[in-house]
Amino acid sequence: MEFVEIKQRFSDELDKRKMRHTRERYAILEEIYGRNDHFDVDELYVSMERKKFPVSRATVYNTLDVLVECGMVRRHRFGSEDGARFEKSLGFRQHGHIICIDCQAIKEFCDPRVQNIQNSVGESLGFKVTDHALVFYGTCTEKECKNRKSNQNK
Amino acid sequence: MEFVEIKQRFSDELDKRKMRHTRERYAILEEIYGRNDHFDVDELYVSMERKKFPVSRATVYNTLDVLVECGMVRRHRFGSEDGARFEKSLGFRQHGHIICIDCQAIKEFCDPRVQNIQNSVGESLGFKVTDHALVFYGTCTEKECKNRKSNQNK
DNA sequence: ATTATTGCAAAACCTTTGCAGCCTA
DNA sequence: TAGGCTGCAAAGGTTTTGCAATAAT
Repeated sequence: MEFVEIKQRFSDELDKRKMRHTRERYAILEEIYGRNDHFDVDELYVSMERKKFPVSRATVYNTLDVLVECGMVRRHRFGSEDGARFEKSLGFRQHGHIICIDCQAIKEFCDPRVQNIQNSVGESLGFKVTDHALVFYGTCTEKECKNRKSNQNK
Repeated sequence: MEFVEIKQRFSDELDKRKMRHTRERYAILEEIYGRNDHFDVDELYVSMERKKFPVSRATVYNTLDVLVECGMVRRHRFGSEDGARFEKSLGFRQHGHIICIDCQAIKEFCDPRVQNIQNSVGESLGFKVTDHALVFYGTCTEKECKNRKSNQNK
């Protein structure tokens, strides 16, 4: 998906909400869609500084809210952390996450069976399900996992 | 599962860790296993006061950490909230949660297919998966859902 | 007696809020 | 020009930490 399309979509969403098209909002959108990770607020804030487009934390928070509201960014609250993490979402299929509890690596996966579970659980409990979050926690078996502390404890 | 067994298990876990058997720890354990909800730190703190066994917040946090570490309490970070929620876990099957985004009701479900997904995702990505969290978000269709605000906004 | 644990208060952290000034429309 | 948005700093909420007093071993 071209960034031009992403930008257009954001523009439309802003119009729809009668919100203003500020340089800050587009700059943050661009930074987010240039990333491929699951970042937190501070990482985004620092990136904006480095990219010579410093914005205040308040604006980072505000813009993330807008983008989440527009369905262009997803917000996550992974198990062991205090704050939230975010990722771009437009043009990407809903996916699950698998996290290494040693090195904190986050990988993604798609599995159609999740949708089946969502349908049957929703139906049997009388819910209209609109979203879901599936996260697996474990240890990656890769050599790159340097922080493997749990093998030494006991 | 009898509470005597729960208590015994906690006792064993404390011994294993060479930690002390304090009245506060057992009182908190008892309060938690007397509940059937998904409570947050403050709710637990207030309950302890009401039950005439006031403990400090620091102790609530500390004991919850111990219980989570012992596998007797599970910690959740549900989507829209800031803090964490907890529930007793000993003697209960791992289960998913479904949350009404209007009234915040939380229900539980078990679905064996989750385990299948866990196995295949773990294998294909090279992870040894030890835990998972599956949460559905939506709206409950029950009459009891009084906080249904989303129907009125726009 | 020894020392882990408690309670309290302060501090740390993430996020929200109030408001003056700026910039989009 | 009007008022939504930004930046700053202060405030709010949750969780952690330091330390003296307490209680478990």
